[in-house]
Amino acid sequence: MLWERPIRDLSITSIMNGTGLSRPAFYQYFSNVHNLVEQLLADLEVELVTAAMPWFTASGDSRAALRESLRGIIAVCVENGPVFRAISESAPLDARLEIAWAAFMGRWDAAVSDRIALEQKAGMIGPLDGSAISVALNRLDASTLVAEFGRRPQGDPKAVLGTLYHIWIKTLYTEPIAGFEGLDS
Amino acid sequence: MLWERPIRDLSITSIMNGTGLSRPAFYQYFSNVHNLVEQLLADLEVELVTAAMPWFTASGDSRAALRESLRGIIAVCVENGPVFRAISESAPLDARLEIAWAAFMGRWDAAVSDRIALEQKAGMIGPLDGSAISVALNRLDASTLVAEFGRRPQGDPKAVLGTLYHIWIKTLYTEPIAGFEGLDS
DNA sequence: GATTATACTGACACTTTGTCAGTACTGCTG
DNA sequence: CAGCAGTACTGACAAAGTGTCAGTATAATC
Repeated sequence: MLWERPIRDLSITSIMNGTGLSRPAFYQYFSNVHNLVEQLLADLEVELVTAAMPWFTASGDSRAALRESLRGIIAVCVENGPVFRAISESAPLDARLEIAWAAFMGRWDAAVSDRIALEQKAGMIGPLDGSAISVALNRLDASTLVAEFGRRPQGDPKAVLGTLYHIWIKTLYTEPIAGFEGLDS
Repeated sequence: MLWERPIRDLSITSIMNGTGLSRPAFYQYFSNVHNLVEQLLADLEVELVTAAMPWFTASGDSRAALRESLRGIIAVCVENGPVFRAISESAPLDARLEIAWAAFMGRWDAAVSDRIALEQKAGMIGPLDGSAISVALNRLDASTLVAEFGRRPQGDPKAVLGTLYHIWIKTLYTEPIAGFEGLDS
């Protein structure tokens, strides 16, 4: 249904109209619409984490692995974009869902941050605030994926991959540039 | 009010309770809550555009100007974070507001894209898809600003500046890295 | 001081939500 | 097969919020 209509039009009434069951039957399975969305998030996270494995477990060429991970994540979103969009757009509307979303993103932040720390130790990534950069890059990914694949017409997966890869690679794997380090105020 | 409660708790009823006026009086000025938010967006855009001027009009050191623009935008969000957050979170809930938000972001995308094209012509920025990169960087900024300054406790403006500046600079102003150009599939 | 526009209100109809008592159907057990 | 759970489901209700409208104050203008 999410392919057809935005989440804002999905009342319990309209959802149950499509099922042949009565509206109260909905409450047999979910406590409200946000709770339903919360379950969708749990399912989607499994798929995304699986798709993202390459970079997190890479031992050789971690740039190629990063590209592979991004490609996988994008593929999942090409398939489930509207679900991802519905989740991210619903999150601010419900306290519980907001917490679940924050936890979901927090796990990505931690995983990316750990990976960066690991590669920094190995000398593959230079000195940078891996924790803060992780949060930013993950938010970049989330908002890009939602915007590009959350509705039809979807964006071009290859183009999105190119863009995200560019930003990730440059951010993580390039030398510090002159005049950057130590700037403040 | 947005400092205290998230947008989801802001019904017309609760808004008007704070004013001493009756609920229908609200409709004297706005057609609904989303319309109110739409007006907030218009006001905020003016402030943000002003704050962002340095980079868009820079003639000398455009990296320093970029830093200045980011600092300005962050300063505006430190002051108006919850408003910005309310707007971005409400956008998916209303067709009109969604369009207004898309137009708002679209103007940033166009401005950044133009600036990149300009600096590419001047040889300051290398070959990259300025249009796609602009969209991504702007979404990065928006989601970061909302997350960091949209509620209390707010993030540290300096840290956020450092992170965003790092990503923007590396993305736009570093040399192409080996193995990046021409990768596809 | 009369007139006209503006600001505002009480009350109504409508929509959606969550709940609950109660019905129908299922499978199990003696 | 009768009786008894346990599950799946429903109709009806109360509560909360929305948008509208006829109508009343209040202020501004001539």
